[in-house]
Amino acid sequence: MKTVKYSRQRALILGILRSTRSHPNADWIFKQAREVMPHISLGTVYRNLNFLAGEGKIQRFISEDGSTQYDGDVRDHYHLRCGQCQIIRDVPHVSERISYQDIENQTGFRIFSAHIIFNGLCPECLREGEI
Amino acid sequence: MKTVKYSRQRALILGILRSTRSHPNADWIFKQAREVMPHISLGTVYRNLNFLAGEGKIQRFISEDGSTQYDGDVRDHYHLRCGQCQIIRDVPHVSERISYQDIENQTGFRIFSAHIIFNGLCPECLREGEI
DNA sequence: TTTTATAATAGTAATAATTACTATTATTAC
DNA sequence: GTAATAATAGTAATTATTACTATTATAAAA
Repeated sequence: MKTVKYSRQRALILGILRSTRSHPNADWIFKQAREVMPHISLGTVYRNLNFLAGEGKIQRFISEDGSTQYDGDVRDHYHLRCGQCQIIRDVPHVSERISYQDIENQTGFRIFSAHIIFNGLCPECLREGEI
Repeated sequence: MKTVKYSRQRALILGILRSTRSHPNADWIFKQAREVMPHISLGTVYRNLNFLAGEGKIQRFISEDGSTQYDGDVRDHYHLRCGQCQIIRDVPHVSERISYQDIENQTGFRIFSAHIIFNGLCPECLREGEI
């Protein structure tokens, strides 16, 4: 059977992602990793991000502008995106939830998860707009 | 002032997208367009898809597997994605809605729209799984 | 603690999707 | 019809991501 070997590189990448509340892309993570491990390669970053996402240790999602972003927080939570400055913020927890049951009955699908992004403007960009 | 010139190519692309209930990518649209207009270029397809999306005449979204997909239906509706066969289906209408107000109060964001994809298994793939 | 097997890496090349460029064509306004 | 220019076709360039390969590091066994 295949034995997983946890490399220092993999641990570093996971650590970087867990220590930020932003939702960075592969290149940002690569640059951060280089600060610690100057010879780490971009391919290693991609391979490990894909591996960790497959293991469920991180979340991967694709933002409205097409770039792939990673999130070290795997708890069920939704995202807010500002259409002006493109920042992605977490929605701490949604009080109401859409009932999967209704949609399952309506469509015959079995639903396991929902990926929800709210598009709008962040407080900072709203304030700028007022000036 | 800039006057928009509606080309036959743009009309064709919009027509193709409105005549399907699937959520195709640029290449599929390009191939369909070639059937009618053999010299249309892929660049023209991309340029017009971006233009039409900017005008709000079509919707662009990015699926879980990273590919960009287009939707000629711009009414507010959500999507179902099958994790097995990757098909994207529409959710005709959601009886409940998540209240934007709650999240706005909680976060200070102003929310204009929500992009919601439910991940699961379609009826066909569920049936196969039973065998 | 060596030894062994192989998963993972660094570095580079290849691929795929999308955008940029430019001379030519088609559309709109007059 | 003519003029002004937006849009096109075709191609080149860019960007993000994956594939390849010889070498290195890890985990398990001896």
